[in-house]
Amino acid sequence: MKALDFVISDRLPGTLARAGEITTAHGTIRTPAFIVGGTKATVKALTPAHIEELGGQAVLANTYHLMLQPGAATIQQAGGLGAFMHWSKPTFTDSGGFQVFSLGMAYKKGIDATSHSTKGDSTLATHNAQQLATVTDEGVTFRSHLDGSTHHLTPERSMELQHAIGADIHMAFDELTSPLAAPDYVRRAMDRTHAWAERCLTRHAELNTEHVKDGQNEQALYGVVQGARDESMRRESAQFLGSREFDGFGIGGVFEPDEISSVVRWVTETLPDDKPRHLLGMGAQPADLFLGVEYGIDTFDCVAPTRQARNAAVYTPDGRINILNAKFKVDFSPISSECGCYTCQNFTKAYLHHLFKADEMLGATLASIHNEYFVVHLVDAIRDSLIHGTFFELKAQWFERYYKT
RNA sequence: GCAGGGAUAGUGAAGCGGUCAAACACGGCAGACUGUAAAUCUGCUGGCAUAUGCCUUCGGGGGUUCGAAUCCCUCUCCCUGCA
Repeated sequence: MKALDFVISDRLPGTLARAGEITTAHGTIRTPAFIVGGTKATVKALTPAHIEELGGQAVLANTYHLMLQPGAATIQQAGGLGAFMHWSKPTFTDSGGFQVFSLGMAYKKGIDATSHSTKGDSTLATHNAQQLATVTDEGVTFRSHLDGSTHHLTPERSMELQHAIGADIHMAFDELTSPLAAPDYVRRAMDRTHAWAERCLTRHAELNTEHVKDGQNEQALYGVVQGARDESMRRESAQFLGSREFDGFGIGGVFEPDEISSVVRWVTETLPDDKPRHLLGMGAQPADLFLGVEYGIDTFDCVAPTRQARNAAVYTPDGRINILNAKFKVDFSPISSECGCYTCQNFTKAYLHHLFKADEMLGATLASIHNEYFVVHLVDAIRDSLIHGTFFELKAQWFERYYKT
């Protein structure tokens, strides 16, 4: 079969929103959809059975992390990512491009992926100010965060590794820039990303040819749009990549929710309409999701639901709460009485509070089940609202409640 | 009973004449986290005041000293030897 099939079934008039289906060798994803983050071939704290039960349609893993551990060859030997992690549905891999940034410039500048923490004193930056990645036109040299060993990643190498890992949908190897980067650097990184995109396409096609020869499925490749917050560069990037033979597109380098109605819109307006668009790394909050869909995003991925769950923050229709707060010690109601997840059906806030206080692993699992269910089902509800023409009512309801305080 | 040692904030534990409202750890309270170097990180944690500040603390009581958690006396309790 073709690497990927994308069909748009419904559109919301006056917007860029659409509902459809992406079909891969491992099944169909009804879009818009939230793709669950499974960086190291595991959705942290969850089993595949949990992911399935909470409604996850696909998982996104990371090439950089898997090349270091356990190594792409090991995953290939296991029969590919899905077989290795016992996930039979569709899979994505990110190219390692994000780590060019997160292990590179982000540390040098003392900022993290969320550009609002530019004080240089918070979160990642304090971890270790040492830069672990350096970029040239040829590729990127990383020092492993695990053991300090040196690794080299080029567009070609990323393609080879992603084919070995064997996800259904791959990302082109890109370089994203900080919103604070100087315009000339953004330009340079974008041009480099475009040159890399063409190299990715070439190597990807060769590898797919080999797959076909071996009687295996072809794999899909998304080009990744960059250009920071500059409209002309974003449109140029979308134009450039949109004219190439990609199966879909990732939109990278989006950090702030308010960039969705600007940056994302410039890109989706420019990209070919008939191919899927994935918003890389964004989509934890209702606003991200509603606006993303409204401006033409088909799939999202975000690590925040599981990361925040591990740190005791859980989502409710009335906003986010911290289950560790003293007020939940004897609150014997579920996180949300309206939630259908396994956690809310069976456990109370007081119990979760206790698990987190006691540092019990089950807390992370139950909170992760809830947060992933919350986001996955919200996107599913948004999809339904698109089909039934009730998108704006649903959006208004959610904004009214979730952001009321 | 005799001889030593010890009692410090919620807990453990530094400090042994002024720079001590008292290190540090844990605990407690809150916050952050968006292609996962994240089960992580940050702030606060005697009382009052937004801040330089003021007030009450280092087992109890009494002294010495300009000044005491730190020195002396005494009481209480604990621990270790010897009876």
